[in-house]
Amino acid sequence: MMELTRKGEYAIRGIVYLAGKPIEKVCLLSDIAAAVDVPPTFLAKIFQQFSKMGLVKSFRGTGGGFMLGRTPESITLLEVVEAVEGHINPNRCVVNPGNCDRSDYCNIHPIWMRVQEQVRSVLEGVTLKDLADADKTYSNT
Amino acid sequence: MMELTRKGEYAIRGIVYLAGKPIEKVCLLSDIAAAVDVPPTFLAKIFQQFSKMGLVKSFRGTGGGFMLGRTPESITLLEVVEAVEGHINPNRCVVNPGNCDRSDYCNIHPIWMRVQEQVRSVLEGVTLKDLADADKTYSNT
DNA sequence: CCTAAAAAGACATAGTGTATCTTTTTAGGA
DNA sequence: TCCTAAAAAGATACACTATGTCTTTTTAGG
Repeated sequence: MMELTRKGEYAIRGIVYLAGKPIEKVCLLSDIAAAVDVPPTFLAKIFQQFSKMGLVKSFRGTGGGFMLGRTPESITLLEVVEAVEGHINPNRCVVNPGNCDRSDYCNIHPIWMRVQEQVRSVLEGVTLKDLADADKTYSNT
Repeated sequence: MMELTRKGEYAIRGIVYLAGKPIEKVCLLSDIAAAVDVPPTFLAKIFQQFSKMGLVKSFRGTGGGFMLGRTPESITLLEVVEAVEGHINPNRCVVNPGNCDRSDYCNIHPIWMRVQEQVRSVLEGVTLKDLADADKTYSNT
């Protein structure tokens, strides 16, 4: 339960790579894909989603590529994950038979709400800068 | 992301139903399934898992059925969910390419650990008694 | 125009979630 | 002992989603 998909994994790898580059640096998709070991065609789809949401900026044609859409410290892990996986939502109604609409009846609903809040809160506390910095620490060696 | 499956949903419904019955009361699978609106054959599989883990006790043959394996206050939602969904585990390694083994490199690993802890902690704080009691509050009306 | 590169959409495959069916085992009652 | 009730176990079927590829189109620079 609760597993991040490959897509989410790849998404994080890809955008953290960008976050580790100098600001405004435009990177080729093929280079990113090779560096983070993700199928280029798959990463393309992911970055298209990012692009629509403004998390990255894309440039077509010769000299094109991708750069981060905002500063690394302003993008949270939560945004990245929800951009590709959709809103984090552990709850489909669970207890009384078939009536999540009548949330009066659904006594487990508030519990899933708490789970959701906790998860989102952890992910919201981490920025791309945090992750990119930690990366550098190790790649120096 | 992070969605409980039908199986998990059904599992909770089914065992909460048992928790709402008098202790030691043996219920027919077919009755439980009808009451909580779950396909009986599917619920059978779920209860077989519960039975192996001691969450419920089963009795075969005439007069057989299921009862709770322990007291409702001693069974947490976490146990129920993990019994059927497996251990809650949001992390497959994510950042540097393909090396979750070398966890030195994986700076996002601790974050998934925190997510996991938070989720488990919420679910561990809820018992079947809590859920069954809340059920009764509404079914009185 | 020619080439580089991303965008968009269709397609293919594998895996998992969801569910059913049949056969076997166990137990109680006539 | 036999018949019936009920769960256990295993095989099977189907749909959906995750994963990934391919082709065509659009955009932009030289």
